[in-house]
Amino acid sequence: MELEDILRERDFRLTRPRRVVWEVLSESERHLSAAEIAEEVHRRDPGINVSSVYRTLALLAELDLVRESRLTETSTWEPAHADAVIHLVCENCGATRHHDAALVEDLRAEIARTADFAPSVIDVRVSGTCAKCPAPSTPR
Amino acid sequence: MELEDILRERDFRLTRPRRVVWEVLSESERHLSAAEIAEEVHRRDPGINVSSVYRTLALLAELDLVRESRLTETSTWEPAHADAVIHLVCENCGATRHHDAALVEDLRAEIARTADFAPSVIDVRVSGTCAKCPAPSTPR
DNA sequence: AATGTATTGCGAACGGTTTGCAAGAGGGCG
DNA sequence: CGCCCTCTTGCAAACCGTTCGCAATACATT
Ligand SMILES: [Mn+2]
Ligand SMILES: [Mn+2]
Ligand SMILES: [Zn+2]
Ligand SMILES: [Zn+2]
Repeated sequence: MELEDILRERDFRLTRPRRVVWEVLSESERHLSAAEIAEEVHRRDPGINVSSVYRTLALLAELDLVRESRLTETSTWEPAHADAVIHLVCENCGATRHHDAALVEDLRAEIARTADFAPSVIDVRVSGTCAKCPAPSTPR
Repeated sequence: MELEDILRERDFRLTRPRRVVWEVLSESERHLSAAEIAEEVHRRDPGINVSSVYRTLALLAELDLVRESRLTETSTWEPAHADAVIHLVCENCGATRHHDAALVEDLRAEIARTADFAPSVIDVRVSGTCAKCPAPSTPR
């Protein structure tokens, strides 16, 4: 379903900031910070303000179109994806990769079965060292 | 090993702020925000400043004595615990619970084996609805 | 007790995000 | 097609958790 339809369905207007922010996000291969998004948005339309970027991100997250990650002190954003796609964050170079871990769904089932808790979103963040970076001197 | 020994071992001094912050953390049953820690610390010694609380938290994290969680926009802190102790955060009442999920170690092994990445810390955050709260109207 | 240095308290700065408000634009309806 | 109502925006100021610089303090060693 198109962005326009999803918005209309909930009585939101399709505006220029919303369209451009969504385009930037969906064309990107990686997580983007609000500043990076604003920068690229501004490149495509200098008239669009940072606060509209923030407001749009909040809306798109509400609509489950984008996923916000709090991997470090500043949030990053990307089009929503399944929980089984987890994040590997290199402690050395900072790169964030995706990794598909089917075990996440087993984990969900196990929680639902034994934890007296109804899980919705599961966020798995793995820090460590990526292949391109040297192993840390004091491995854990 | 005592806090004092761990500090000495690395040539850090055992100071009043460090002792009180550590006491507050280790006596608490739950995750505390820096503000909550500062409040309780201040109750025990009004002379201790917030910035010392922050500096101490950073140091204790460095020493792997405490774990910082970025579950929401503000960080929370608690004595360090194993990765297999995961966090269940209720979307309704905000309560954070611990749940022991042995599958986390399977996940670690799977990543190490297939992802070309050396995992150190694995952080699993599950949002959902706790037993005390009504199920959401639109369950996922 | 005196000394040298790590650490603190304080207040100001920082940086990402949010907010209030008047101006502007989406889109339903005539 | 153009009007009008309302939602949305741009802007600038406020916010808020956290960090920083610096002179004063207090550990720990002698
Ligand atoms: Mn992702
Ligand atoms: Mn915990
Ligand atoms: Zn790396
Ligand atoms: Zn609850």
